[in-house]
Amino acid sequence: MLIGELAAASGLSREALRFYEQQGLIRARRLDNGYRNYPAEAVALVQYIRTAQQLGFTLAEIGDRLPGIWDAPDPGPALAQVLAAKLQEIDTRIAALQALRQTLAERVAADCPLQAPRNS
Amino acid sequence: MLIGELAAASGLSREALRFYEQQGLIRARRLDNGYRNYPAEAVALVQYIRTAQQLGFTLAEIGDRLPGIWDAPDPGPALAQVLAAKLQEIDTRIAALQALRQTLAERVAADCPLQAPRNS
DNA sequence: TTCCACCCTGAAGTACGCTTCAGGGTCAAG
DNA sequence: CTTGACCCTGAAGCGTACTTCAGGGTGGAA
Repeated sequence: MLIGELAAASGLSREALRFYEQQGLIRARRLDNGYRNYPAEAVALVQYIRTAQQLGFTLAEIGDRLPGIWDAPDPGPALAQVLAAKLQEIDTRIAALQALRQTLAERVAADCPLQAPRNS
Repeated sequence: MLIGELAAASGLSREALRFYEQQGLIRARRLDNGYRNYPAEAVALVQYIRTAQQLGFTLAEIGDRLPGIWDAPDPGPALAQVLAAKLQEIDTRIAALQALRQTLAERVAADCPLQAPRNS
């Protein structure tokens, strides 16, 4: 799979993919002519990266978790572990959002929304 | 209230506050010597800005909603409206996170987490 | 053999949200 | 009347996540 194909399959630009490689998030074998050659799984990996990003993780945070996946003989279990950890972080984020939601709801209900509630 | 006092009260830097003003998020009267003079409500407004930011809104998005608040004779109701709208967006965000959470959960449970599930 | 779409690299540019810097007033205390 | 904490402005710098640019190779079709 060439970079253009991966770009088409994943919805990212070729440039973004090369950038991800530069940042250590993805890797590629090279053909004899120097072209990057991706395995089919790269599509799903890139999508995972996008998902993590949407959740508010920086590329650096995402990249920290990936080497183990690449280097494992069978990436399945390692990835499952990473994703499971990510799940917990998502739950934390959801909880934080819900807390903020409630704070906001209380202010909307208050007489003067900008004034922090004095008691309660 | 001078900028340093607002900074101390809100936990932001003076520079950040001047930057917010430059971006149209906050305003200040000026004293005769040119110093910015903030009303007490500025503290809560800045905190609202921070909250909105934590929720993932850009300063531009936050700023779009603010002119109405500043210009209203009584900012209370206008602000309540803005906050109520923000509440809806938060709910959308929470829903999106929960959807992603579920996708991730399914992949963790799958045999090969990187492979998108073939059916279902 | 000449297109032309595709690939490569390194460097510079962009938007966002600030921080840092340079150069300079203000003002209460000593 | 100087010191020092505070204020001002405009411009440049920084990290993140890319995009754009400049200059150049690759390889199949006409």
